[in-house]
Amino acid sequence: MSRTADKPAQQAQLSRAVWEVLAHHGIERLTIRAVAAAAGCTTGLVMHRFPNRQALLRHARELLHQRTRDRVEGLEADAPTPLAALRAVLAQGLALDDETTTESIVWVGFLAASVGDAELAALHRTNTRAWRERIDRLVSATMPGWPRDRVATTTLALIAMVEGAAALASADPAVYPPTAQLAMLDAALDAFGFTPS
Amino acid sequence: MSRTADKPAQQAQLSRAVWEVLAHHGIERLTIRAVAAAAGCTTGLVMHRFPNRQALLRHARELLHQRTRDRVEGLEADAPTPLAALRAVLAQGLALDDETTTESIVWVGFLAASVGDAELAALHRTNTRAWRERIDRLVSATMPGWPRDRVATTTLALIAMVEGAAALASADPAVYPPTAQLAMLDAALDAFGFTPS
DNA sequence: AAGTTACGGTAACATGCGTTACGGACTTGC
DNA sequence: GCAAGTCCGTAACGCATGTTACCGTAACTT
Repeated sequence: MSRTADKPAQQAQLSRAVWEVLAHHGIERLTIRAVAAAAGCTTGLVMHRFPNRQALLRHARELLHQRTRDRVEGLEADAPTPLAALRAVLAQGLALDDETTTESIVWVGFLAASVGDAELAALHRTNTRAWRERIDRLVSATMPGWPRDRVATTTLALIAMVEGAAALASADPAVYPPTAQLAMLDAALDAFGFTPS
Repeated sequence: MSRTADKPAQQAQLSRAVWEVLAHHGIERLTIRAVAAAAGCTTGLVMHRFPNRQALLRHARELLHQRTRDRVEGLEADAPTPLAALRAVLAQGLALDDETTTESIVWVGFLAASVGDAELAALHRTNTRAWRERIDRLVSATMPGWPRDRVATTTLALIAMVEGAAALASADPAVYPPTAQLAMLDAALDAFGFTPS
């Protein structure tokens, strides 16, 4: 790592390292030293940028949220119709390529780490609720006539399905290839009454 | 713990302790000492029953699988129709009470621990595939006329939804109460064409 | 160009980990 | 009722961890 300070870039680099360790070696090996090695620096820099390990985890968790949020907002802006936006946003939550598979693994890792860590748990709830509200809004926009509780129930079904499929696929890619995940998503959208216009 | 040896019971007790630690304190604190404390014994007993920590985890993982399998087989045997069996079996996979919520948390914990632990990963795949085959069989029995790929896609959608809903609910019970989870399950079954007879 | 500041690498610390070795206590077979 | 064997608690070991203190050095200021 260069000697010239570039704090935001370094923090991002460290967060990406956290995340890489999490994805490739699991939570058990998510140590300051492993993160430093993955970032190509020493523990000194890590502890210089973050007061402690928990702060590093918190930052990485927020980076994960921000990454998916940025991607999702791009997809939503580019979609021609609310239904296309809904499908695109849901599809990016699946484990369809290396990037999204890694994100799913990391997401599960943070979810597991939230148990017994109140701060990570709170962060998880905040981010997940934001995600739910986004889907809720898109379902509402696609189906303006639906009553409130039908929207809510459908939203829960869709996000649960996507999250579950991503988790299952990231742990067993052979059984849940991208085509199967997309077929499942389209079958569900169709079943719930989202007819492609 | 009694001095009189009862190896299987002790192993089960230790496995339940693993699981309790996992559910209440998270993976990070899943240590031999914490397990011994939760089981009310010392590390000596733990290491006497299991050669090492990995064997303990493996056994706890299998216990989780066995528990859900036993419960599910009871539900399936008692169900009057294939559809009732399908619904009951899927519903027990949700996080509806303390028992199933704990199981969901533990399941997520093991899933996260599978990253970087080939043996746990293999165990996860085996157990998850057995679960998928069970749902596949029930969907097939309920809808005998469906083509093979429709059964497969619907099965994937249902198990992903249940697993995802359980994970979301166990991490944020206030947003996903049991009624919401069951409403989602019924809405999905209905949407996919499983009309209650 | 020299002084000053802040960056970050090095090394040490205490702690808690998995694991091992040992020894006392309880059960068992005669 | 005693010797043998099994069970399991105790305590130690080596190691890896999070964290801290320290110090060389690069970059900025004047």
